[in-house]
Amino acid sequence: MTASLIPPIVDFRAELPAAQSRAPQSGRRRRQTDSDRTPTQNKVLAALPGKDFESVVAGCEPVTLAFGDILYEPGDTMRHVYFPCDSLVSLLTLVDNHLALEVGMVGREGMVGIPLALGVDASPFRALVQGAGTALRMKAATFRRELRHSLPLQNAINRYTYGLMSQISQTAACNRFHMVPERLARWLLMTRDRVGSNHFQLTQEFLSHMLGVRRVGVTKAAGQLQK
Amino acid sequence: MTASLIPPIVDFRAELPAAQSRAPQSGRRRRQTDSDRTPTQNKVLAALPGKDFESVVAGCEPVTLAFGDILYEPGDTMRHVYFPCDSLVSLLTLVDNHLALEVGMVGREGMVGIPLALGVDASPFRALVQGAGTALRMKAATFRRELRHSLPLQNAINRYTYGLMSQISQTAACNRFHMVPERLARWLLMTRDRVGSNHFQLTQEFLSHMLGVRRVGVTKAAGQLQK
DNA sequence: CGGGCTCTGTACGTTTGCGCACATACACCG
DNA sequence: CGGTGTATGTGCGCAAACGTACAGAGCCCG
Repeated sequence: MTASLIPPIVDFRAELPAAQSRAPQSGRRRRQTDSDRTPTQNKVLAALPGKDFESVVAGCEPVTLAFGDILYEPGDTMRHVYFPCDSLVSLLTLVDNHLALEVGMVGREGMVGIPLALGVDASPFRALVQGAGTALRMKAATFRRELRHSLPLQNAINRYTYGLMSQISQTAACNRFHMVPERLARWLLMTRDRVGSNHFQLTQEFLSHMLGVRRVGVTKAAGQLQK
Repeated sequence: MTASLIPPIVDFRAELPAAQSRAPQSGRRRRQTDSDRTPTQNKVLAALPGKDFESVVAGCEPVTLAFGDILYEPGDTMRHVYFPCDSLVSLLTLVDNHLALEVGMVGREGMVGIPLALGVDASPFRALVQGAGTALRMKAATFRRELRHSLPLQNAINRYTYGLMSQISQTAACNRFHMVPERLARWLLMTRDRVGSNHFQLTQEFLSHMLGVRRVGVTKAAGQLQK
């Protein structure tokens, strides 16, 4: 086995199997058929009517997220929310203070910092930037004010909260019932859907932390997926 | 091994080990030090100020939930929300349409039907009555109206939604990293906390479905917990 | 060019849990 | 009283994943 399925820069265009683990958030369009008023690919924001959209975006500042950045640790007070534009953020829960498991992924279809919308400051997760890119960032206080004043924003966030809960639950069940190769495939598909590209950086070490398995397990699973 | 840890009617008073898997929702009082205005032990409702409380409770009807009742199936349109008083409801996600895994438990500290508060009708879970008892039930339309009119209710529900998300995530991580005996112990502790009693009905078969393991696995784990 | 570093592939023995089959215990009922 | 059904305990072989250790591949840099 010389050519790896998952080198640091991946192209797995060809060998995507018929996804058996349904990706809960899929079934959406990933193309850049966004509204054209402002350079924002974030779907939550894009769904807002003009007036609310302007107001919310005005309260944001664009930021660049680098691979490996940690936006929150569990227990941290969240000072911002993030609307990913072309970045990708993983939500991890920690157990025993060192083992981590990815429970959710947030791409341009969502927002990082949902608890702030629920009136809670403390993050339950670690939020780790898994795909470098841009995002719109908004201060917590500003966000709360915008949320109070914009019913469409409330609705959009609520909708997304529901989706995130479903995703977390699905992931949990998937982790319990599926084998490592299937989980790996699911992860790759979900990631591709969110970054809209077949190329993204990752290492087996990184993947093993996301899936909660040994690095070696990823190696073998990747081999099996090659078929 | 003659005396089982988990006969149909359980009393595991004595042998609770120092809980290593923290139960996310614990740290609350389970005593019936409720407000005395109306016979409602539900904590979400109990947290409301008098005016809102009266209004919400007025929109509810008391119902009795029997062990095994299914409140929703995944995909069902949710017609009611439930505020458990002394009942206990499990939230299960289904995978491949027959395997089920418990991702959350709702007792008197919460509400069943959170998605309705998020503006979504379809249930992502199966909601299964796991502890018989009473609950206050409210029609979906009524609930939405009450929610619109009561900021305290919104806040309480939001708070609980956060807690439920945390719980689901913790459960997911626990399922991944802990062995069956530890998961069993965690489950027993969480259940006890929610029903406020050391006695509750269950079978190994039932437990195996909650934990997503074989029935025999539960037998062995129970044996090990006996020490 | 030769070290150090990271990432990847392979191997070995052990543990956990699965699938299955079967034996026992107990309750209910005609 | 014997039959049927449900719940529980046990045994055996197997597959998946774990912990650990180590060897090659590629890269950066002095």
